[in-house]
Amino acid sequence: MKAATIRDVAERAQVSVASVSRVLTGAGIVAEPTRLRVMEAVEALSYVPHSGARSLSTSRTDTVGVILPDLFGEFFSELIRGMDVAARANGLHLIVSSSHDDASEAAAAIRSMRGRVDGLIVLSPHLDSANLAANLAGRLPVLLMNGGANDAGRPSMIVDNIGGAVAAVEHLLSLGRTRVAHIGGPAGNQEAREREAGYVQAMANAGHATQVVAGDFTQASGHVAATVLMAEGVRPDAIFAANDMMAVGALLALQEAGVRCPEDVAVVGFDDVPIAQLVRPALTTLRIEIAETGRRAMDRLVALIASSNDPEATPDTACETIRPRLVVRQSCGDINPGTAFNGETQ
Amino acid sequence: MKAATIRDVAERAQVSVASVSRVLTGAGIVAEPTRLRVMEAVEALSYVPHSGARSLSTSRTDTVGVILPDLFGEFFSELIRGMDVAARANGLHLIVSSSHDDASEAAAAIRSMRGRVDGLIVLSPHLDSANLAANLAGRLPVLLMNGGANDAGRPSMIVDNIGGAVAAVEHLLSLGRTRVAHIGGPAGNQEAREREAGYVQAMANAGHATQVVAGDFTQASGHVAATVLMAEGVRPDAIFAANDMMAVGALLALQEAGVRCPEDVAVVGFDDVPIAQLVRPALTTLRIEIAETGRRAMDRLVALIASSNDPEATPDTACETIRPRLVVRQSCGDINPGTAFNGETQ
DNA sequence: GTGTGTCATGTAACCGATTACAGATTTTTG
DNA sequence: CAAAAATCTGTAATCGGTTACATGACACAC
Repeated sequence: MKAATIRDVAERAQVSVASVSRVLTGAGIVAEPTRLRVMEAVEALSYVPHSGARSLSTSRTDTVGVILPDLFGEFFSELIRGMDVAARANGLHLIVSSSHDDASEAAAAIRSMRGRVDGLIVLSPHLDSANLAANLAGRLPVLLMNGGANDAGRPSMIVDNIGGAVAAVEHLLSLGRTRVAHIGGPAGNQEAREREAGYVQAMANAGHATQVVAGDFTQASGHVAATVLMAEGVRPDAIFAANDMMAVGALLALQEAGVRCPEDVAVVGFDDVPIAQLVRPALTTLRIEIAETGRRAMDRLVALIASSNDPEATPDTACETIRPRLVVRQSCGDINPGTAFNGETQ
Repeated sequence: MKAATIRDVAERAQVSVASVSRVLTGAGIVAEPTRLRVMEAVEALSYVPHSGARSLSTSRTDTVGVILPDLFGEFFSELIRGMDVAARANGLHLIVSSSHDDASEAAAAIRSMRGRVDGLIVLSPHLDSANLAANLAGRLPVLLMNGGANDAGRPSMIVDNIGGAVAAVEHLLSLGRTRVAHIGGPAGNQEAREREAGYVQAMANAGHATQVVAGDFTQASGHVAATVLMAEGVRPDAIFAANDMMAVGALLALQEAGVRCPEDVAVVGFDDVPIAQLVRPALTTLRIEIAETGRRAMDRLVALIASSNDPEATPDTACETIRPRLVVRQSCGDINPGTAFNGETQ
């Protein structure tokens, strides 16, 4: 019992394969009675066009790929959700490939996707893979979300990490904190680098000294970093962590060390992952609308694909910026006590 | 500048397309010098076989699909991660389709995947979609993870929700709690139903009365439910929630109501999502090794696909059971105070 | 030298769709 | 009423691989 082909359908409906194809693709014109006969046959045989054959003759796959790094957590599921919604709205399927520790693995993933996708979204925190992506993908439309500034002339989306970091630090300073320390992200990570730069810039603007402890974006590293900071001679009165997970680790470390938050030390994170509003005190952070970002990225890729088929189109080389928004909760000790968990929109 | 085809490669390497194909697929024999010439040409032209054409002649796609419901949170990203690892290890690509609120949307997703995947993993909490899946997928190998018992004769994986719930309740009872209340999941959800059944069973075994408040798996509903429970005439001394998010909502509600946890009311959740070990008190829960489950599911599907091509093979109709493991933390008031966040593995 | 077996390679028929083009029918128009 | 236009349908080439089978080259035995 093999699957039905377009010829089986044509035979049953007493028409040619061309008419069946016209009915199925919606292109060309078919008389209504013919259309109905074809539909009936399709139904009866529960026929589904062979996507490989279709892609062979149309040279489209109606599929897009997403390359993700090996990161854990809700960030990526949210992002994929947003992308999936936009993809389906555009009649596209989504191939995902995650768990790419290094640039060479990511490159292999990109290579293996060639020929089976119409376009690619690449999230890569690895500095050099932007170039790799460019080389490997050939003429395939690619949207970069590697959080780097090194995407010149290539369609991309980046988060305004510097602006976000500046906003975080300035908010802390406006609350009267002066000794703001920073827990940085992993070395070589572009986003972490920018968040630190924003911190340094804002502190310098205000004429304050900086104090940085390195972390690696994990909660455990935030815990260690905060413990180190609490042991310093001059204890900071605020901590700005490069992401929420480290901020959460810091919160727990403060708690264990008997340091009150926000009274003694205020804490601010970055990303607004869902955990941020669940910890106590609830975490002040910079919100990135993750699912919405995913949706926008996909829409952008769809446009890229469309224009890549149109020689008239002016190439899209824009670098779109996502601006994180400061969400004030309890952990920064704002006068306004922050919002309780269930008062927030989800 | 179109992409190179196998004929371009053959021409450059001065061989026939058959030899190129033999080199690329590894089937058949080719002399070493020929092999090298072909490889050189492939490299030079950065040739990648057209997957559609290949799938047309081999009638394989080397792609599998995953249908997910519209659920949020870390559960699904973990699951996909596990599946992706196993898929890549087997040389397969992964098409995901999420955000299916109801059975008809899930059915549409399944239909649109037909012909472009070699197999399907369907996660569907909708009771009737098991049948839909069966009907729509035709002869496509399908692994169900719909958490229902209605998968008779069809390969599937389910969580032992009843066993888990019984373990949770019995642990609470062993600690001396007697008035254990339950916060249930959404109506119509099979897993929620089973967890409630386990709760009822364990309470009945011990000769205790039951007390159930309905929730919908969201944190907000857990908050509401716990608030309701605290207003009861006879206040429960323990709450078993059907999932972690509701348990977290309950924890916060208790806190707001000035009820001490675990002293006054112990709380146990289900799933062991990462948040569980971050809240305070850390949440006792039933751990499901999510990524590992995803990996196993994918391996199982791979086996299914292999045996579907082999008429000799005995059909796999087993229903594999995932047994959740009780993880004791602070929220249940065990004598042993539970584990601090950074003492845990992961 | 002829026959036989092995190994390496090439030729050409498929796989299942799309679609340009041609042909057949009907409708409109002069 | 004939010619032209519009509408509908069918034939067959094409996309880029895989692979059964044919072919050719060579070694060895008699």
